[in-house]
Amino acid sequence: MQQELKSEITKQLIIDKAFNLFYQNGFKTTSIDKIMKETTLSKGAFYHHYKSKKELGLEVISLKVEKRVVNGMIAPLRQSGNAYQIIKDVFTNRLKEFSINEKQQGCPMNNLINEIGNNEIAYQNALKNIIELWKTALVQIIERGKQEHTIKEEVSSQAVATYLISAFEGIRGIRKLYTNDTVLDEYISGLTFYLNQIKK
Amino acid sequence: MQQELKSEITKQLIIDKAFNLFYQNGFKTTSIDKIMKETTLSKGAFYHHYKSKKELGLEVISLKVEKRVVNGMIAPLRQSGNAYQIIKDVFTNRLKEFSINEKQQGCPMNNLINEIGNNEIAYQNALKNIIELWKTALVQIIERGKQEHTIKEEVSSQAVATYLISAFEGIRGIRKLYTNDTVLDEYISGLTFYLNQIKK
DNA sequence: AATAAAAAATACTAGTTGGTATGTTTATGT
DNA sequence: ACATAAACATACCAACTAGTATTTTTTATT
Repeated sequence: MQQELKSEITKQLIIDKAFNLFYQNGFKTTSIDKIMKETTLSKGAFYHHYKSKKELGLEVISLKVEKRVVNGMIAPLRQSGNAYQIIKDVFTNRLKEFSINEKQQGCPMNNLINEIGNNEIAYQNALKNIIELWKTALVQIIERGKQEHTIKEEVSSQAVATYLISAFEGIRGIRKLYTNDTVLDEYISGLTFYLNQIKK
Repeated sequence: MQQELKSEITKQLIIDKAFNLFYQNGFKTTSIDKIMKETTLSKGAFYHHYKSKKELGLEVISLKVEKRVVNGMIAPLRQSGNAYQIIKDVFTNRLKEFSINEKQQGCPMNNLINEIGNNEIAYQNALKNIIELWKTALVQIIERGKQEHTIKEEVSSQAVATYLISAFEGIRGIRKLYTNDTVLDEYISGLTFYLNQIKK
């Protein structure tokens, strides 16, 4: 029982360090050696718990990356109150919450989508799953907004959800190229304008 | 004179093959060996023309990647006619033009932004330059639209330009995860709705 | 205390990486 | 035609890569 726990702790340690290194230096350029150096464990320990780098990558996506998106962008949508206002707040507040590092490094999910989203079907599906979770949650609150008469009935919930996610992920990438927040402010201004269109 | 031309031809060959490999397999995982195998020239030839992979990368960005964006998204904006309609057409037509491969592989610029946009300042600036070109061209046509009364005066041209670019690049990444165009259709629907807001 | 199995360490592949050193071939200017 | 330099080829390097084989250490079961 204690052994099982130890195994779980070690795996979590590996996943945590791996996520950080993937985020800071990219997936492909992060080697198992570098990850295990961070954990102060050996390579033998890694291959005892994981059969390949790919298996680790998938766990990082489904545990760490997904959790980040859920905590930052999905869970906050499940609030009571004005649906329109919640959407607006979640999208703008999240951006303003980001640390300097998070602005420079972009979105972990988006980085992975663009770095390895076309290589492996397994990565593709794991990442797609996160996008689908996000989209579903957004569609849900937009529909709620329509019922509660804060959002226009004639808008396509799917279309708005997709457009919101696209623009958010897009700006997270573009911001990496800059050293100040001008481009983020412009995005927020553009977003506000957009949301005004769906407001009832 | 003949020598200079030969050198130029060889460099172009290297750049072309490099761009294709970067696009299909990513920047980091494309080695000089792989590139030179494509050209049927030797590694010695490469290092005669380029001092490093970084130097090649920068040339690929400023020549091939930039040209792609200019041809596909910037030059078409410089048409006479209804500014609002031109913007709408350029954004939607470009998406529909893409081949299956281009949909699967995403946007070469966006891939690079997210793969190496945070590593090297040199890459950052080369990529930022393309974004700035695009933004400037968009701002220009939006301003024109305001003057010609096809676009509302009260919208911020900068904000709209940034939001349009963000969403476009974002969807190019997200599309990589799917095997059909549903998500692209939703994007176009969301875009159309957005543009309707700036229409006068 | 003895046995077995899990957890982790050590040592090792074979292949790849960016880059260099040193050649050979081809063009050019005199 | 000859010296010079550019264009390209060959052979190499040290560092790094994912993964394996083998041994040691720790934990659990009897």
